[in-house]
Formats: sequence, C-alpha cells, structure tokens
Amino acid sequence: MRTLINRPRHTDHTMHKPEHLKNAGLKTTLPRLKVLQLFEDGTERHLSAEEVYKLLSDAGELVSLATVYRVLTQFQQAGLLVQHHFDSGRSVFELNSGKHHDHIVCQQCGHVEEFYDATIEKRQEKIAAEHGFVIDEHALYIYASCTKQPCPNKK
Amino acid sequence: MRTLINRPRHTDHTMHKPEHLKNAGLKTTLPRLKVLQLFEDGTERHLSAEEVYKLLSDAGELVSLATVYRVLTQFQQAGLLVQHHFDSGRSVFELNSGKHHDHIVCQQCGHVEEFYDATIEKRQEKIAAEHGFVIDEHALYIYASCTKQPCPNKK
DNA sequence: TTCGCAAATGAGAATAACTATCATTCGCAA
DNA sequence: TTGCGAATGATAGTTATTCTCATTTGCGAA
Ligand SMILES: [Mn+2]
Ligand SMILES: [Mn+2]
Ligand SMILES: [Zn+2]
Ligand SMILES: [Zn+2]
Repeated sequence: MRTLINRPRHTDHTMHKPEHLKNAGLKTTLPRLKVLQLFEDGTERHLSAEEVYKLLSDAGELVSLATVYRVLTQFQQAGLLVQHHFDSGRSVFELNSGKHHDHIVCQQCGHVEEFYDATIEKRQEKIAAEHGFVIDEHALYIYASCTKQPCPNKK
Repeated sequence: MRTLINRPRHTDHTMHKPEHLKNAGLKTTLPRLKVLQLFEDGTERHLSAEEVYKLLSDAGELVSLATVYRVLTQFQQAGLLVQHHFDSGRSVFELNSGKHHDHIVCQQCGHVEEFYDATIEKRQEKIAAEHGFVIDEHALYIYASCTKQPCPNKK
C-alpha cells in the first residue's frame, strides 16, 4: 500500500482535498477533510462508518460517529464515494474512481478484490432488456475462499 | 405464478410439509408448519420476516415475530429456504428450488424477477479462479426500472 | 394413553447499525 | 471583525434482528 511520504506535487489531476469538497458543493470543514484524507491515503480502500470512526480516533483525530455517518452519506451523494452492501450487515464506502467494478470478498479474512468483466456487464444489460427493464444499478458480490491455504491476506 | 388448485398427488418428489421438516431434522411444530405452508403456497416467492409475520397474523395464524425469525434461520440452515440481501435493508427468503438464480428488483414497485445466465455464471468462476479463489456463493442483484410506464407490476 | 423432559415458543429486553434532534460551534462572505 | 446559516457533537430514537428466560409442547419411553 502506498504511503503519504513523498507524495507527488499537486497537478490538475491530483487536486488537494479542499478543491474536491468545493467542487462537490460542500463547505470545507475539519471533519470532512479528515474523512476524505483517510480515503485518499489509500491504505484501506473499503471502509465502514465504524472503521472510519475508529481509524480517525486512533490517529487522535476526533470526529463524532454521527458526523462520520453524515459525511459519508454526503460524499456518496456528491459522487466522491460509492457505497456497497456486502453481506456483513454494514455498508462500506470507497473513493469513486469513476470506473465501475465488482467485488470478490474472501470469507477467511474479509479481504476484498476488485474486478471488471465486460462480458458480464453486457449480459446484464441484455437480460434486463429481455425482461423489459433498464438497469439503474447493480451489485455483484462473489464470496470466496482462497485456494492457497492459509489465506495469504489474513494478517 | 402457479396456484394450489389441482396440485399433483404426493410423490417421492412432492412430499407434504411434515416430511420436509423431518428430513431437515426439525421436529414438527405448529409454527414451523405454518411458516413453511406460507412459502409452499407460492403466492409470494420472496418474503421478509416481517412479511411472514404479517401474512400469518392476518390469516389468524399467530406466530410470534421472534419465532418467525428463528424458524426462517433454521429453514435456511437446513437448506429449505435461501436468503437474499436486497438493498432494502432487510433480508428476504424464498423456497430453495435447488436451482440457483439471480434477481432483478424493480425500483418502482419492488417486484422481483428471477433469471439464470450460464454465461455470467461461468465467467464468475473464471474470474474467481484467476484471482486465486474458489467461489462459496455469490449474489447478483440488478436494480432496474420498468420500460413500460407506468410499471405494470405496481398494484 | 399417559409421563417426563428436552426442545420450542412467546413476551419482551437487548443489540447493532444507523438516523434524527437540538443546543453549540464554525466557516466564510461582507 | 462580525453575523449568521451551515456543520458538528452529544444523545435520543428507529429499525431489523437476536437474546433471555419462564412457560408450553412434541414425542419417545413406559
Ligand atoms: Mn471497490
Ligand atoms: Mn428468487
Ligand atoms: Zn458490474
Ligand atoms: Zn448467479
């Protein structure tokens, strides 16, 4: 996982956070910056509200849980984050890369792999059309077990 | 949807409910029979715990909500029912037909269409294998809108 | 048939993951 | 700087589901 040290300089492509918030029509506040920072650090791609709260708390960055929930929802509505509903019972968020993808979730360690398959995507459209529907969105979750035992992703 | 009228006679394949429960290693109790009956009637294929509870209550068949939850979980573990997690926030159950299928959920009316696509299924296996995983299970939910307005399934 | 008793149920308390309320604080435009 | 509407924190409230425990029930043994 990449660290924050020796981060590349700002460019049109890598804006810093305040710009992101401005563009999303959200005013620049400390809690919003901290939450966004966490996702942009990229250490963990898929985070639940509780995890965001814990990670910030552990880093001495206190943001109330209510605010974490509010901010995550706002970011998702603004298109900064996308939300997923894994079987775990709580939703997880990730930075919106602009590229749709689906997920493989390891049953041993919870590790998440991403994939995109054009064939599957096309077939879905076809199936929906055949049934008289147009797709708003879809979710494909593959729950799987690592073939290399013990699971190398398990820490 | 198929009706209960002119149901075929019992055969090895179409057992009546007490047999189902016996086979599943569950003792034959009134609440279990009532819940199973509801699903075997086939009027509604995909039911949440709350819906099962309401349908039974409305029919004068009182079964406590706690028992409905317990029984649904037991049936699912016994392989009589399968459980799905639509985006709604509550899980729904359906009779285990033995034939895997995925779902299209209408965003207008909540109507659920079922489909099976061999191409998608095969691709999933391939993708999992490529990533070093073997699939335990998967869920593909297509959230869609009816192209014929207004939605003909909306009651 | 009737017993005995482990298993199942019902009523309601408890939990987990959110969501709403509201008094206080903060960001920012003037 | 100041003023004020938006954002936050603390906490109460919801919703879906699970747990606890006193009471009832299914069913094999007698
Ligand atoms: Mn992802
Ligand atoms: Mn189905
Ligand atoms: Zn996809
Ligand atoms: Zn499938």
